[in-house]
Amino acid sequence: MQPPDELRPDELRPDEPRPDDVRPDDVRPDEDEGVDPATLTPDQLGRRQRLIDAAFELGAAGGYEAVQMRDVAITANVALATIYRNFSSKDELLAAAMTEWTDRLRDRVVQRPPKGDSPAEQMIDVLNRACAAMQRQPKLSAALIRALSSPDAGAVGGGSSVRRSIVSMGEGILSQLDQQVRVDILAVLGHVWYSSLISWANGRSSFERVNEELERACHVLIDPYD
Amino acid sequence: MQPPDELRPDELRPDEPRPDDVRPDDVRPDEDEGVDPATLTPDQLGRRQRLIDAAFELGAAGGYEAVQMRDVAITANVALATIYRNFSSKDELLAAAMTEWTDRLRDRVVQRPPKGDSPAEQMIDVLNRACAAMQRQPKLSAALIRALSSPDAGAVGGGSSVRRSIVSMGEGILSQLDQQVRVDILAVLGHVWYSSLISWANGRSSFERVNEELERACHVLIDPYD
DNA sequence: CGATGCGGTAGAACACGTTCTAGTGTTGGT
DNA sequence: ACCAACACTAGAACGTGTTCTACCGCATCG
Repeated sequence: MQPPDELRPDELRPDEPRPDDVRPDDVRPDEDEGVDPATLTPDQLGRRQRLIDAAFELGAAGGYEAVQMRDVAITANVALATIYRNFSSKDELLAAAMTEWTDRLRDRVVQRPPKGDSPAEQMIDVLNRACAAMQRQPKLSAALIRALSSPDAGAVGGGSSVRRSIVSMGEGILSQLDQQVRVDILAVLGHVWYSSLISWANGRSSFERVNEELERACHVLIDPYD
Repeated sequence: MQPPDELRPDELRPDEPRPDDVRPDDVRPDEDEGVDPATLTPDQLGRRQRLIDAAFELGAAGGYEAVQMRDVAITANVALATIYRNFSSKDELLAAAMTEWTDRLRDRVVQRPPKGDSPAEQMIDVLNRACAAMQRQPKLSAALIRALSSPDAGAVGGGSSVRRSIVSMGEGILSQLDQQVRVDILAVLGHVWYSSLISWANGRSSFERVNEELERACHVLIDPYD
């Protein structure tokens, strides 16, 4: 009943629980989620992590609708009501999973230097690699993205975490550009990324389509400034 | 029980039922919606329109969650199951409403010449006007946008209808640009528009924020080509 | 030690989108 | 005129996210 490691997203491992000091500064810590993770007993942290792991497991196997709260409870060996003590909704649970996933993904993507001759090409390379990682767990990725685009207040944290990841992936590549232009370009790219992925997660476009849209956006945005 | 006109979105009136020949060419007509509107009896067309009107009315008053299917049925004087004969889901019903709204809005926005000295300024003006129209019925707009971003297959038609509207609003303004660049810019703008509005509809950002994002995108996209 | 409160558990209950059942016109073909 | 098909209706039923009730164990405080 313990979430087996082979079901973890991609090759991401639950090694270091990651200290809580990486909290984004644009969300009030108290409203980010139902509970402040810093003040939990080890027992509670364990339950919380089991819940996120269960979400990964079920989402990877069957996508968003397979992440059913009753099943999450069973998989995590926890009562249904306990989920709602840790996460205010299904979407917040998935958003927490998304945050974990994104942080790891970004770390891995950033540490390898992007290939490509122009900034646009390098940016495309980085985004393609991120897309490729999602493509390896399509059902899970779709489920997480769907949660991110939910109206649920709890998903806000996940959204800004993703945004930060894009910015931090792009900042190195576009460092030669004017500060303001760089910020603007990355913001627009974030929108294209978000919009394309939502269309994909909702089954309205293919992954190639997502890549095309991102490529197009990188060229039309970056080339004239380069 | 008839949906009163003062509850219609903005100043849009249910005058001409609009011929069906405006169907987008990127959706298979038979999967667009449950029923082909061309082959309906007047009775059926009336019911269909009453349903859309009920969605407008309830959505304008209370947003997405206030558009409850049982209430739609009551408001439109129709049995619950009848809704599902016309629309495959709540989101498809709202998407149909969105299509109606968007088409009218686009017509009104396009017919007034945009003010502004540069293409970017003119584009911003057009988008601002569209935003302002939505702001006049915020709950309704949020409900419609939320339906558009739903995973429901039926909402696809609404999405492409909105995309077409943006393109047709922008094509005149950017006519001096290279064809390919214009297409790319409008596609990227469509993403920014979609992404920003979803964030707004989900309560994650204000309307000013939407305007800022669009403005930023217009400048960073259009100015270097102008 | 006993009280108190908190977080957990099992499971019923609830809300709302969706589907199903059964019955009732209405219509169009023969 | 009759029959078959079909759209509609009323209402029950179902699925899943969320909440509620009742209870239990355990730690902390007096």
